[in-house]
Amino acid sequence: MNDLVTIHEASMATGVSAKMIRHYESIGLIAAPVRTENRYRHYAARDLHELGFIRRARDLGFSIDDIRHLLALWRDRSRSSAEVKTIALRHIAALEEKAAALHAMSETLRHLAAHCHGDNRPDCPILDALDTLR
Amino acid sequence: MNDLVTIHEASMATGVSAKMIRHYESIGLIAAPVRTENRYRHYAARDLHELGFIRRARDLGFSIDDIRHLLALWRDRSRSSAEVKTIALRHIAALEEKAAALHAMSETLRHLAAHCHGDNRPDCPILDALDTLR
DNA sequence: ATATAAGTATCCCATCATAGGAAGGTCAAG
DNA sequence: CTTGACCTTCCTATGATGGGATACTTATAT
Repeated sequence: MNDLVTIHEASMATGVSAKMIRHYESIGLIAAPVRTENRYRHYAARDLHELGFIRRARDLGFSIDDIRHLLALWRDRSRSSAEVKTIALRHIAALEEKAAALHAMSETLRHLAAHCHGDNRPDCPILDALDTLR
Repeated sequence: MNDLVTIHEASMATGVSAKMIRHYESIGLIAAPVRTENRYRHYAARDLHELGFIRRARDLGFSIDDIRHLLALWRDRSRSSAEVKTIALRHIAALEEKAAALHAMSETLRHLAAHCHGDNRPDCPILDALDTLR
């Protein structure tokens, strides 16, 4: 059962950088791992599992605070799925809102760019719009 | 021609906070305005015009570096519109990429949430997915 | 005239998630 | 025994913005 790995190996195995693993420990997102007598951190399978969880949640855009919450629920076998779903739905709404805002900016610019010659002449609807948009 | 206004009035007129106006000056995005003998900044119509330009560009999601570039082109009456269009097209692509990434996260979560009861039972496809996504 | 409120100045600190780097310790292979 | 690949902690930076402290000036209201 000596499946303890160094921070570098944990990083390779989970896709979380060593820097971030230490950071997550410093902010209390993960527990401090065991240390060998030379003060090196060593991670067990369970730790790697948690780091994988965190990375996947980050990949889905969850904030560290959300992940803290999700991790607590994940560890709690008697949790209700309702709370998890609430967090997820709130996050979905936030993601969609941001995506829509970016898309709206993009569309505005796309229309302006469509009417910009993009040649050597100075006339430019894009700059004109920034001059007096709306 | 005494249409000089205080930083607060400039803020109200342009929608850029006084904090940010000072910040833009400190990073050299805008020129330092004239000061009265009490060291208060005073802005002329041309300054307000530039601040408005900056705010509109920010509203379209341009970075400060992009805006620095756009401002230089805007001030240059002999600029070519090609360069402006290049910046805009690059920005459009970046906006769309980010929007797509957010949307993809949202869709993944939406599918997971659709199969989550959201009741008092602990079973939760969302946590299961974070456990071993893909 | 004077007290109070509002505006201005500069400076420092915080956010959020992540990365870079310095300085020094430890270990394994050449 | 050196070299290089790790490890440690601590400090700094990012990008755009806001908050706050402290001190000064100006404008309003009693």
